[in-house]
This record gives sequence, C-alpha cells and structure tokens, in this order.
Amino acid sequence: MNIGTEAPRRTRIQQEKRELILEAALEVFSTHGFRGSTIDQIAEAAGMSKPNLLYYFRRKEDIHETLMERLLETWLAPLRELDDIGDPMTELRSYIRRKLEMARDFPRESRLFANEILQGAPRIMPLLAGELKTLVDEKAAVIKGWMRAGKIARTDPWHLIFSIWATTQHYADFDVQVRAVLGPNRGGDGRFEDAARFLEQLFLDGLKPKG
Amino acid sequence: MNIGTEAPRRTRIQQEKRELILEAALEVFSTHGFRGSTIDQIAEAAGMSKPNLLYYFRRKEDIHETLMERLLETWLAPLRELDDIGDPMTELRSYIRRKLEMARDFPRESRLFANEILQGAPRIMPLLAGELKTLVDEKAAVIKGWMRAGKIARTDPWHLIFSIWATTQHYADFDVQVRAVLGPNRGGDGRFEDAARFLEQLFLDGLKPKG
DNA sequence: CAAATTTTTGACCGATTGGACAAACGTTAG
DNA sequence: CTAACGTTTGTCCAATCGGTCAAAAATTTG
Repeated sequence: MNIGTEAPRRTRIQQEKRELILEAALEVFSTHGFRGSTIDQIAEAAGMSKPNLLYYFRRKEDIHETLMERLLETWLAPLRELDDIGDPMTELRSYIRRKLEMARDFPRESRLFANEILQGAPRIMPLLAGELKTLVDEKAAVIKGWMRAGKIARTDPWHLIFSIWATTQHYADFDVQVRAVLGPNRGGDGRFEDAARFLEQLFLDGLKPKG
Repeated sequence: MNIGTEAPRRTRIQQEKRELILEAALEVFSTHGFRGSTIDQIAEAAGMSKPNLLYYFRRKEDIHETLMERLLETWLAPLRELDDIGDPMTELRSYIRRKLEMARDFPRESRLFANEILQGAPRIMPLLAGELKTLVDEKAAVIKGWMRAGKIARTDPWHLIFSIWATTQHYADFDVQVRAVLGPNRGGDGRFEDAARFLEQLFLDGLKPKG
C-alpha cells in the first residue's frame, strides 16, 4: 500500500516496474507531448496493462511530474559545472561540448523539455522563474567577470547562454529536420562531430574572415 | 457544396470564415500540438459551433494541413532572399535579422512548426527531404562560394544555417523560458533588440577577446 | 505449510473525442 | 414573393480518454 508520492518505502518489484514505466513514458511523452500521449500508449510500451500501470502511478500527471523532476536535475548539471577556476575560453568550450553530448545521448529528455516549454511550461513555470533563473544569473555573473578581466569579448552573458542552449539542443529537438537536410551521406553518426567543430569555431572566432 | 480541397470556388462568407478558423487553429495548434488540440477548442476560439466549423473543414487534419502549407511558404522566404549579389557579411547579417523579426512577429507560426518537427514531422517529412533540402543545399553552395572568395571564414555552411535557425527561433519557441530567466526588468519588449545585438556580435566576431 | 500482503487483470464507468446528419435558418437571384 | 442555394445548429454516434474496483494470481512472511 501507499505507493504514491508519500511513501518512500518500495519493494524490489515496485522499483523495477516504476523504472520500466518511466522509461516507456519518456519515449511516449517526448514525441507526443503530455496531452497528446495516452496511458494506454505508455502501458503498452512498458509491456503491462493499463490498470497495472495505474497501480504504480495513480494519475497520468504523476508520471510526467516524476519525469520532469528527474530531468531538471541532470539537465542543468552541465551549467552547474561551469566554474570560475579554469581558463574562461576552455570552460565555455567544454560547456558547449557537454551540452552537445547531452543532445546526442539524451535526445528524448531534450524533447520532453522542449515540449513542456513550447506549451507554455504550465507545469514547471515556478522552477524556471526560481531555481533556473537563480542559476543562470549566478553563471552570468561569472561570465561577466571574465569579460571585465578581458578574457573573453564583452557581450550579453544571458543571451550567450541562450545561444548555447539553442544551438546544442537544436540537434536533439530538430533532429528529424537536421537529418533530412543533411541527407543520407552527411546525416549519419558523424553529424555531431561536424556540429561540434562548427560550434567551436562559431563561438570562438565568428564568421569574419581571417587576415 | 464542394468546399473541401477540390473546389477553389468560394463565397465571400466561406473565405472569411475559413480565415477565422485558420487564425483560431493557429492559436490552438501552436500551443497544444496537433493531438493535444480539439476541434471544440478551435471552434470556440473561432466563435462558432463545432458542426459549423466542420462545414468549412471536413476533418481536423484538413485545418492543420492548410496551416502547414501556408506556413512553409512564408517560413522559408527569408532564406530564399539570401542572395549572391550583395556583400556576404551584410547578406548573412540581414538574414539573421529577418529571422529574428519573424520569431518576434510570428511566434505562433514558429511554435506550430517546432511542434511538428518535435513530433517527428509525420505530416511534412517529404517536404523536409525534398523542397527544404534542395533550398538549403542551394544556399549552402552560395555560402561556400563566399568562403572560397575569402569573404567569410571557412566553415560548414549547413551547420551555419542550422545555428541561425536555432538561435533565432529560440526566442519564439522558448519564449516562456527566455522571459522567465531574464526576469521582469530585462524580459520586456527590449529583449529582441538585445538578442539582435548579441547575435550580430556572435556571428561576426565570436567570443575571442579583441587584441 | 498457511496466512498476509503485494501484484495483476478484466470488466466497467462517466467524460470527451472526432465526426455525421437532418432540420432550421439566411441569403440571394429570378 | 419565392424557389434555390448557402449557412448554422441541436442531436446523435462510436471510439477513445483517464480512471475505478473487485477479484484473481503471485509473492512474501511467519
């Protein structure tokens, strides 16, 4: 009994089945959004009956909520790691690389997040204006310090962070379009390395010709 | 009779009501996606009854299809305008500016498109691999010419186009997040001008400090 | 073993979904 | 005015939705 949000005590089966459900729900929610997904779809993807699924998560929203909570943890980890200790340009470069790796390795998580934001972030708005804003403001201050020290060019730190998010997550969220445009030759596995090379050059030197 | 896809003959009322429906559907589809939207929602937003709406568009899909067809026309217009005649750096700069203006002035269209791509582009996949790929390949060749002529730095033209799409559309698709992070002070109407300034600098010079 | 507990399932519920249809209502041309 | 045509609506339908419930099946505990 007492499986819902309150009781942390879980049997072995409960832990396993909940993971199975969350895995299936990630697949379904990330491609159809919350309202576009059905419990039946998730149950089928998890290989169990609908009532059985509802035994582990009482409501459809509970699954989505659990998924979003976990997501935000791992999703902001790369930004948290952005530190004041190393060389600024190196720090930024490895932040971009980490974000691009996440787009490659966790595209469903990226799309789940994108779906939520696209639809107005009805379920995580407080987190955006709270925890997220605090973290970004903090890191923007770090970047501003680098600018004052002359380590990187003076520009808007917030929009710099946005541009890193946008360019990297694009390869997860718009993957279908990227592969369609690149075609069968260049749209293969190498596309992430091409993207990494391009982004490094863009954020380092821009497009102005050398000389 | 014969209002569907076949008969182009339309009365004055039909033209007006169809526009009314498409306007309402754009609002609904862009925030909930196709499967997450209901005919009732669209009908209510258009100020008419559901059967009345179905008199003008026989199926829910027909509305979405009409909307997507129109969208792609206007959505690719800025890229089509990218021309070989002017100064390369100026051309790219004004392309970025136009795309950012579209994110500002037509955010619903941007989100409608993003929703479709996020969900695997089930309805426009042929267009992506066909018309879109052709256009991008064509413009990539133009950009490559500029690189060979030493007018802009050598890099990957396809990923350059992706990065312009990603950074500009971000301000429409992730608008909620952008405003939440910027806060009430900097998240106002001025955010698009800040973004324009930042993107111009990024694509021109990158982040490397001057000197 | 047997009792207690946890897990699974089939049947079922009211609400909502996309859509059909005929009747009522407006509009327009002769 | 009136007949023809275009528009609008109330009613209805089968399918699907999220979710309940009691009973069966499996597992754990003593």
